[in-house]
Amino acid sequence: MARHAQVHISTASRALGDDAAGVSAETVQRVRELAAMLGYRRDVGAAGLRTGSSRLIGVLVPRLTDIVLATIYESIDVAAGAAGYSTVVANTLDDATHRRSRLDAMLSRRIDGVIIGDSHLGDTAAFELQKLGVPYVLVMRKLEGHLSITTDDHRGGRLAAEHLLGLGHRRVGVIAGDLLASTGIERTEGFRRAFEAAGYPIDDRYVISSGFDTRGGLAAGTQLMKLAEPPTAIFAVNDFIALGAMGAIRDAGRKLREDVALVGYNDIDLAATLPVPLTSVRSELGEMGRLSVQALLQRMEGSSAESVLLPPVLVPRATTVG
Amino acid sequence: MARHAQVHISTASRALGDDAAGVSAETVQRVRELAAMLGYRRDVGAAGLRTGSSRLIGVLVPRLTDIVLATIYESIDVAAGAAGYSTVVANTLDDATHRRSRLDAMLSRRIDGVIIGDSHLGDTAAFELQKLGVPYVLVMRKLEGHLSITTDDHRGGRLAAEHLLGLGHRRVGVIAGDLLASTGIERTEGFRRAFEAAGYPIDDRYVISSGFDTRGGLAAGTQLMKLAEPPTAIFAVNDFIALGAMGAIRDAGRKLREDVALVGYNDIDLAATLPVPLTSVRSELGEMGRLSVQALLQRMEGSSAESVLLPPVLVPRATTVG
DNA sequence: ATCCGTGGTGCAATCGTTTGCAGAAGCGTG
DNA sequence: CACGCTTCTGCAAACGATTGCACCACGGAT
Repeated sequence: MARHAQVHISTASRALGDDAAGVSAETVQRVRELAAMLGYRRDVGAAGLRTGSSRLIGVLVPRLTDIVLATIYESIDVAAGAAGYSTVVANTLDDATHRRSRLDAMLSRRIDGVIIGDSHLGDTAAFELQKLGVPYVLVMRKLEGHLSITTDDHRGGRLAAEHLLGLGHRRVGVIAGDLLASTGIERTEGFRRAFEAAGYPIDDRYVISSGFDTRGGLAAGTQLMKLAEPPTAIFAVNDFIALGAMGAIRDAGRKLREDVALVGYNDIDLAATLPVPLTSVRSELGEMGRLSVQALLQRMEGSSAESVLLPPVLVPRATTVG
Repeated sequence: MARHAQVHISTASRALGDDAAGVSAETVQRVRELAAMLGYRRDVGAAGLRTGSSRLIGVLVPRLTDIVLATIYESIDVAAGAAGYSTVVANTLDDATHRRSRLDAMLSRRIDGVIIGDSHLGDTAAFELQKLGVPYVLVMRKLEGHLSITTDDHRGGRLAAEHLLGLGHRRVGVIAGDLLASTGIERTEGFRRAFEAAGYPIDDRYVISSGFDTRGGLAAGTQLMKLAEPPTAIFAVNDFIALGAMGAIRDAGRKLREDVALVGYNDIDLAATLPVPLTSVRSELGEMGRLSVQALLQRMEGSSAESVLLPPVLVPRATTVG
């Protein structure tokens, strides 16, 4: 403890405070120099015990190996850091048991707020936090009645549909992702509605649910290619699924774009550098993370915040256009 | 505090302990039931204040958006969780300033141990922890004189070289990644040595350093393709770099494998499902994470641990063989 | 009947901070 | 010179847990 060094007692605490109110400038300097000298670090945990705030924000994600979530988490961490908070992240694998135990662990650390990135239909995390009075925000996936920062997925699906319709595609397939995640649901819904409105409703056999990773895309894509009349275009609700679908198209001996066009979602960095660059619906992942922190901070200080829908943009590339 | 509920005082602490020694079975049950009823959670922070252990392991990585690191972190988190520890992860962006501040923040939380995944030549984190007496382990990248769990990168580079030599390639390029990371250095070194030994030393103009991401691979690949006599094969020290190189090869109007063969490193999931599946040197990322936790735990309990070199394996795919 | 051992419980100190309150200077003013 | 005011500093009580030690009652042995 730096104090015992040779300075006075707990006046040091004040001297090290951000404002250092009620302490002479001279003392402040002396204390700070000594602290630096001795390599003193105030114990955030102990301080939190007294103040009641851990200055810790918990982040729940399905998996960090999903680049999309990793990107969002990165921006959350940066934004939280700028506001003086640290973050803890937990993989829940879209599984109720994991979610429970990870959330429990966070609450045991007296987390100040939670950002939920893995919201799932019928999942109770948001409700539980609401009941406990712990501030929280949903990001990426939404849930009726809870504050959320997401992209306008319905509209994103529609953009993809309009793009393909414009290129003349009439028999199309959708790889829809997890049936209980709002992202998959809304993107699919927006896409189907647009085709319906244009007079080309999509048969249910052409809409296949899947995991959100490459593996899931490969499996679902293979299924689509095995249909008696395979689609001339596929909409994958995220880029990794699209990557898997690419594999399926190749395995089926078809050529990308010429035989089967492909649209992904999120526009991750590597979409543009692939051997055949991927057409994708771009969402501002970093912005989403930043806004979610901002909303959470507002909630934490008692003021209210509004849900946000970020507008998506379609980026046409070689998997759909020459 | 659950204790005031109607039970006795701090005997509750003992009753809630893992062993519950020195408490009657009856009391234990009563306390536990009541705790569950009241939704009581022991405050890990407060407990840590007393016990001196935060049961927290810090993990330093360059970036989580690098799937390789995200995969390692996931397995670290699982292994740590199994041993009763939580983890905190921090992006350091391979930048000294970030490293300092993130490590500081961790030390302020009285971290029990650190896993360093972003070791960099001339970086001081490992030395500092050593001086402070905080247990630590390096993972993925090594540093002379410090405990580390890595793959045998030198050998991995040699495997890639032997594969290409066997296919008849004589004029090859290397995209070497960061010059200060042991991974890039050793993989490149192993590769060059093997070509040298075979009688085809690689000219320095054919070895280009880069960032570890797709963007870096694209830039370096473009540079290689602009050489008067472009290489007939490229070794990229990781898969993302290879992905970028694919883009560069395409942009140069060359065909993958036929004109330019390509070998990546790490064999991430999507390497196999790409439109043109990528030949890659496989490393056991999950195993690496697990072993690093094991080694760290050993260090934390005072016993010593040995550095590990995991053996890599080359997985041939369409970017090199028909 | 006394004594000892033992299992169960309570007391109180402690971990490193923060913070309301009181006390001690220093200084200007009436 | 005394008084009040303003600064600055120290005291001590929290925050929520853990844990060595003392204490109690009870049963069995002598």
